[in-house]
Amino acid sequence: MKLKQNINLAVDGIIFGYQDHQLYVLLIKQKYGSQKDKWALPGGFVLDDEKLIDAVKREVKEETGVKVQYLEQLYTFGDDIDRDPRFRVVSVAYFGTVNPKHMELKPTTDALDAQWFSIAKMPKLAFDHNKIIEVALDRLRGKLNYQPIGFNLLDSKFPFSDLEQLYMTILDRDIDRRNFRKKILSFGFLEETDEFHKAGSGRPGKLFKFNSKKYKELEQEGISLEIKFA
Amino acid sequence: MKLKQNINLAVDGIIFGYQDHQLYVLLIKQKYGSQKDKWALPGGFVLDDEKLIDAVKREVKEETGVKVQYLEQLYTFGDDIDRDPRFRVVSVAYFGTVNPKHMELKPTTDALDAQWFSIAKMPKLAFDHNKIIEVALDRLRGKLNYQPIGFNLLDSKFPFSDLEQLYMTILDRDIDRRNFRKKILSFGFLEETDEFHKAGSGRPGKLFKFNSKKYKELEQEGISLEIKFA
DNA sequence: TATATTTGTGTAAAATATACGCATTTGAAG
DNA sequence: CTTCAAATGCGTATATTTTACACAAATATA
Repeated sequence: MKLKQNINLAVDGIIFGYQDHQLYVLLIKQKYGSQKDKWALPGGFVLDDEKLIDAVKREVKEETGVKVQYLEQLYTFGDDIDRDPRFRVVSVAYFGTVNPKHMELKPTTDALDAQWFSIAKMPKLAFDHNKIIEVALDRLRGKLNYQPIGFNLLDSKFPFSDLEQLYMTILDRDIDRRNFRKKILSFGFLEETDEFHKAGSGRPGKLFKFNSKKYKELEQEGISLEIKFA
Repeated sequence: MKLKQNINLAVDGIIFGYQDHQLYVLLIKQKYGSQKDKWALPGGFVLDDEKLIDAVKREVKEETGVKVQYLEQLYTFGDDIDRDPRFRVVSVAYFGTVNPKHMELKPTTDALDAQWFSIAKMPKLAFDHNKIIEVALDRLRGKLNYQPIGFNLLDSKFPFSDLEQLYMTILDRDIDRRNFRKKILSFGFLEETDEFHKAGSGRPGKLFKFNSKKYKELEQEGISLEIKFA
């Protein structure tokens, strides 16, 4: 079989962070090419002996200094055949999360132009990256309803009000505080701590933490973790 | 930026069919290479100017003669770096369905060794293809619960008992016939016909058909199509 | 001390899921 | 033709889950 493909394989990372009731995504400024100076998703070409997910970790780290906590494959975009005149680029997109403690951008030589952008105020990005972010957002919203992915976006200890706010922000709708709490607690994968949240005013809320061991047990047992709320 | 990647891009198709209360997947016998004579998923390398999904359609057609009705991207497998000694292969897997009318294998020159294998009796396949089929099955089972994908595996007109059986076969559990019927009908995307199913014995069942226009409307309105049953 | 604010718990009503009874329509057996 | 078994179609009672919302408790501030 003859084969001389002119296709290059890349990865892109759609990395979400959450702070001050806002969902953010990590972007870098393009340094070369036709889309120079436009903002784009971090990413780059895969090395020959490197797993796809490792390529994403490496590129994100190199370009922004951020170490990603959670990462999963999102979709492979490969139909924009004429994006680069030199060769066709097929890109495997990964979507991931970073908790608030690790959102800091460490400026290495290669990371001068990295920034967190609020989803609410997204600029026009290079290539089809706006579209890719929409796909990632859909996935994030979907996952929120049946997997405990929201906890990855919060500090390890958090009050219920923060979790509530996170769900409301990302899903863009109202949630009844009391029913939400009951439902989440009923799953049994949250653990009380003896610490309290120091709010500006009002009764301080107990801090909870996610017990991933317990969650894995529940998952094994095949228990439905579907989250619905008014 | 220098770049001389030694990676080739392929696609694989996990094509499901359903007949006689059994779920089938389409396989071909490997003709070359280290895995010669083993059964494998249909697929092959992507042409430079061809969309990924078109590559799947083409390969499946070439290798088996089957025209796929429904196709969606499943996952990109690229971490088995040493699978081929000549170069690394990264493969984008698509999962699809064929209805019973189109399951016939047309023997073209290239399609002598294609066959439908029952999921219940799957042989050991080439590469990691057994694993890929498991991923596809998980997706199929998942989709069955919130999307009307089952209809793609049946004739356009079908009795309720067939739909029931399909769900029971794929999900591998019992379903209450009466509650299932009520639930599915309540969505409103099924249309009665005036034809009847000629069963061996017992009261003949009315044939229904899937109204995809109606379904799209419901989808637009954002109505939940979650299917649960006892 | 009074008031606003946020948290924590409970409870009743509404909606949905589950279990299952039974009449209806057919083919086949007697 | 009658009877029986098998599959379909429709209905209803019960259990479970979701939704709406009342109210007490704990804290900051005026």
